[in-house]
Amino acid sequence: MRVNTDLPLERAGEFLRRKMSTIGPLHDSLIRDLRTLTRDRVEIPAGRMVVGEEERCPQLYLIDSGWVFRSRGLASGRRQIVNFALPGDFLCSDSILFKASSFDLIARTGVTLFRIETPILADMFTHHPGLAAALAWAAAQEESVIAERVVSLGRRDSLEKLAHILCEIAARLEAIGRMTGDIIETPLNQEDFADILGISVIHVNRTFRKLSEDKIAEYRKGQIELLDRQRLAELSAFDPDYLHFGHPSGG
Amino acid sequence: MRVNTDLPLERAGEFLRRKMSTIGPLHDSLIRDLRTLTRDRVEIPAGRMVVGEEERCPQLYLIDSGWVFRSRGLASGRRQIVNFALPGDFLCSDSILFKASSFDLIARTGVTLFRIETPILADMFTHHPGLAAALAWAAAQEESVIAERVVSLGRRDSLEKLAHILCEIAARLEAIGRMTGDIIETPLNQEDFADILGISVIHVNRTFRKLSEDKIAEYRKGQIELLDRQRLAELSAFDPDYLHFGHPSGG
DNA sequence: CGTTTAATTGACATTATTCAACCCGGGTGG
DNA sequence: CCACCCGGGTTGAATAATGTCAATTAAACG
Repeated sequence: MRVNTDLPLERAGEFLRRKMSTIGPLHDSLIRDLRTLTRDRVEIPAGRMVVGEEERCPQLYLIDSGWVFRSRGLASGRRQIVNFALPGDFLCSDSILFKASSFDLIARTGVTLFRIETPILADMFTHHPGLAAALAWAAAQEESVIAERVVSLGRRDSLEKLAHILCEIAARLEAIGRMTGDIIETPLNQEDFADILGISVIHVNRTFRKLSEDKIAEYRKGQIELLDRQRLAELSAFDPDYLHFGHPSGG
Repeated sequence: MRVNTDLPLERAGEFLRRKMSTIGPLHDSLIRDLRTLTRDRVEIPAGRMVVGEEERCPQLYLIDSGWVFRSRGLASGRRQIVNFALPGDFLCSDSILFKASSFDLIARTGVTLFRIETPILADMFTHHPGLAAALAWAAAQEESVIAERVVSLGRRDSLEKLAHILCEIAARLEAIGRMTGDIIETPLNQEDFADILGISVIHVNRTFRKLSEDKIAEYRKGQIELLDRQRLAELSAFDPDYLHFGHPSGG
């Protein structure tokens, strides 16, 4: 994949900037803050937890590459994925406020993270306004995304759920320049979709088949082709407002 | 209801303090900030939107009394309540970052709000650290609550869902000193529960009946009596960690 | 009283789950 | 090269959960 900046840190910063075009002028400050506060780069193999079980989530992370799930495993063996984080998303931003999270962070792919020194809350806004703004923006956006997930889980049927999440994934990948045409490249298998949408694997399969029969989308291992984005959006009444991206076309 | 402080503003501040016992020492600063920045007190009748349709959500609010829903109405007539806000909760805290929200705020009861002058983000942390911390805490906590809602909607059956939300409501009311014994006083009717839990009204009714048959909880108009909180928590594997309250017993 | 709103109940339809089987491609070891 | 296995994926049938429709009751209110 082509990247127009050399340093990985600037690439991640660029992801942030593209998403947060509403915030705008803080971009330079953000890059500077990241440069100042980034400690090191961590590699985490696929399948591992980002922060261990009882290890208190101590650090702030910025994803450089890979997909990370925030999920909860229930006693009955069921699992629900609350959300997933992509390059340019923060992890553990609530570690500044809470000692521990009640959810698991799991690397779905191999993942590289920037570990960021977390300044005292007060210092953050005075000395690192760019980072502070980015964190606030990201937290608010994540909240909005989860709220939309609640709507999907509560009041959309399986076809609408699937169509909606495909639209969301496409929009989020586009926001970080990772959509090539109408192909979603993703590590999500059908079981992951099941645990995101709150339905069974079998039903995910059937629902993908319906999308395929109607020539709307085609599931393949490792990628999903969107054949008719118009109808995909209509099907789920997808309205990207909740993502709070600027106008990505505007650059 | 008996309140141990005279000024309404201090009562709302007290709600915040009780919840945010983890933050601790910022209490005095918070009250001072509220005193400085609170403009006026707004009354909103039951059923009305807190901020009108296209009116840009301009202000930060702190709930003094009443219940507020954050919800989304779908074209098909379905409705999903994403979360509900109680006295001591903020409204529109994301208005500092985003122009508009993609969700509706609706007063379920008559509601009184403190309208709070929103300082510039940067000023917030330097001049109003108490408010800043409270806002950050509240935003992170709300996010956690919604994440738990995702788990409920995705992977719990109707009985577990209902049991879980009853535990949550009880815990949240307790945190602001509004639980008297084992009685939940609430404006939620069965349709509201349906729209919170993502199931049909009829099924809410059936599920309440089951709780009643098993002598676990009793639904009555305007209040719900919890007969067996132990079993209610077991039924839904309720773990209050996600609420991030301190130890409420500790005062 | 009559009217309204919410709660309740039963019969039935739909949706989704579970279970069980089978397929298919990519390793791996013989 | 083949036999085998394994993780997904695919399919069908039986079952359970939940939704829809329609009608009834109960309480709340002027």
